[in-house]
Amino acid sequence: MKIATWNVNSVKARLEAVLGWLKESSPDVAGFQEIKCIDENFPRLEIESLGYNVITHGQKSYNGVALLSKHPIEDVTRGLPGLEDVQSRYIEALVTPKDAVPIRVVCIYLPNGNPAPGEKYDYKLRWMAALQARVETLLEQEERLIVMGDYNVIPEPEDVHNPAAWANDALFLPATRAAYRKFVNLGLTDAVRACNALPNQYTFWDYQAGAWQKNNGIRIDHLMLSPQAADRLTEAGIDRHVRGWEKASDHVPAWCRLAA
DNA sequence: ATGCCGCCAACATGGCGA
Repeated sequence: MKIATWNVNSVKARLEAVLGWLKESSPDVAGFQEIKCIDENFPRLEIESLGYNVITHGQKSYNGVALLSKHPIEDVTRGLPGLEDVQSRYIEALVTPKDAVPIRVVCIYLPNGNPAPGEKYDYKLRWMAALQARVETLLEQEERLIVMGDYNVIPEPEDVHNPAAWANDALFLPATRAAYRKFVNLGLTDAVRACNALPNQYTFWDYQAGAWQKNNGIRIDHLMLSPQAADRLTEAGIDRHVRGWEKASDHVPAWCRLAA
């Protein structure tokens, strides 16, 4: 089973790239972030015609997440349990392939948090604490579980082209990295890192200042696996080439493959 | 210091968020 995550930065502005990537990559399950539309405006028919079931947790103008699955979707949760949140950043569901073990899929768009310090950074840390609590609860089920999305967290210096330039950024501050380490230490496996030990494997390049041309990127989109899912991990990667497409998102898809 | 891009309200461009 192939599972992917992609911050599309407006599904309406990105529709051609989204459909092209789905045809090319053909994931069984995909999580999108920053769809930037209400549920009614999501291009459901176009995506369903490619063989996907679709659930969304949308919002006007900003944020918004969606899950696509070629297999049946059940047990949907919209919004991060335990957090009063007016922003649409969390969707969770159980995906049950025919004749295979179900996997619980969580798709997140974790707050950016800039400028830090400040209210937005406080919100980021509150959101991370609530995610920690939610995933602790889910791990008690001992299911195959994947928590994927735009974490807006640079885990390690090797995940950023110029660490010094990001030292005071909400994505790389010590408190951000500490909260993320605490999360990983629940027993989660970073699928891309587990399959590829090379440094500087980025998922985001800013639109500004020729960041893509200079490979001035960061790795902030992650697929995190429970032990039961990590035991099935066979392959993972980043669809870097998508950043070079016409009207590209500033993020590219990351994915992993789990054996049945 | 700034560079880009997409959203909105509302007609031109500025504010917001990233």
